[in-house]
Amino acid sequence: MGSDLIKGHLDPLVLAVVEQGPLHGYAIIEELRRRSRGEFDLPEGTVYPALHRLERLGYLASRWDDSQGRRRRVYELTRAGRKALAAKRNEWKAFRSAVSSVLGNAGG
Amino acid sequence: MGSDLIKGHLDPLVLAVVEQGPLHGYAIIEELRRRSRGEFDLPEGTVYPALHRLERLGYLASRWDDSQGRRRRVYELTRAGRKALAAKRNEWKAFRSAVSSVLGNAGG
DNA sequence: TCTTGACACCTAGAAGCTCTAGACCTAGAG
DNA sequence: CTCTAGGTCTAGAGCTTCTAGGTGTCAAGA
Repeated sequence: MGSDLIKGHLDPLVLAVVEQGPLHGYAIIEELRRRSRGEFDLPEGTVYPALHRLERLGYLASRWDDSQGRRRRVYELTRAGRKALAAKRNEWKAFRSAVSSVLGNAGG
Repeated sequence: MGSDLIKGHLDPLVLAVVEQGPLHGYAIIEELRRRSRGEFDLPEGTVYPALHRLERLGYLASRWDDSQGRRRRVYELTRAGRKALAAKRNEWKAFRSAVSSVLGNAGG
């Protein structure tokens, strides 16, 4: 709720979640919800296309994992993805600082 | 640069700039650029439609001002706009906190 | 005088992302 | 057998921002 604010910010979030280690799409959604304490409760129709896009961009690499009996596509951060994540973290800092400046409330 | 991150966040920014007192569109763009130290350098084609939308929503009220020889439309925050701004500031705080949690870097 | 640049407003359509609303499949519990 | 949870996928809608123009005033300089 309250978050279609996420537009344009999804990529770094996904990349950051996958940073710790390989994860499949469904688990990425759960991890996003967990880490954000419920703020980001994203529909699959949002995340799966984003994962495909991120892979097309070369930031993620995927492979099928059938070891659990269930068909899962597991995503992993590439070197380029790691670089992109670092860049996006900086962009986020700049953005956050700029918004806070305009909104006032001293760093709020 | 680096900021189409702004998607979904423009409304509170505009509202906050007009909060101090009535301003016309062009001045709003300059003020946004100034307060964000250059981060938000928005094209007129972004801001004018946003102003119209915000007025349609009842958050801004406008009047023509011809006193300077130049034709200007001056915008002012309505009571509803003030309420909306307060709500959006809270949403921003929640969003910012959630992103920071997911991105890690302890509040970065 | 004519041109240039800043000021000031406007809009149609393109582009891009997220969401809705489905579809499909497996495994385990009741 | 049925239901729920896990797991993936996509077409198209919806919304916002940006592109790329158009219109017009005013002041300064060639």
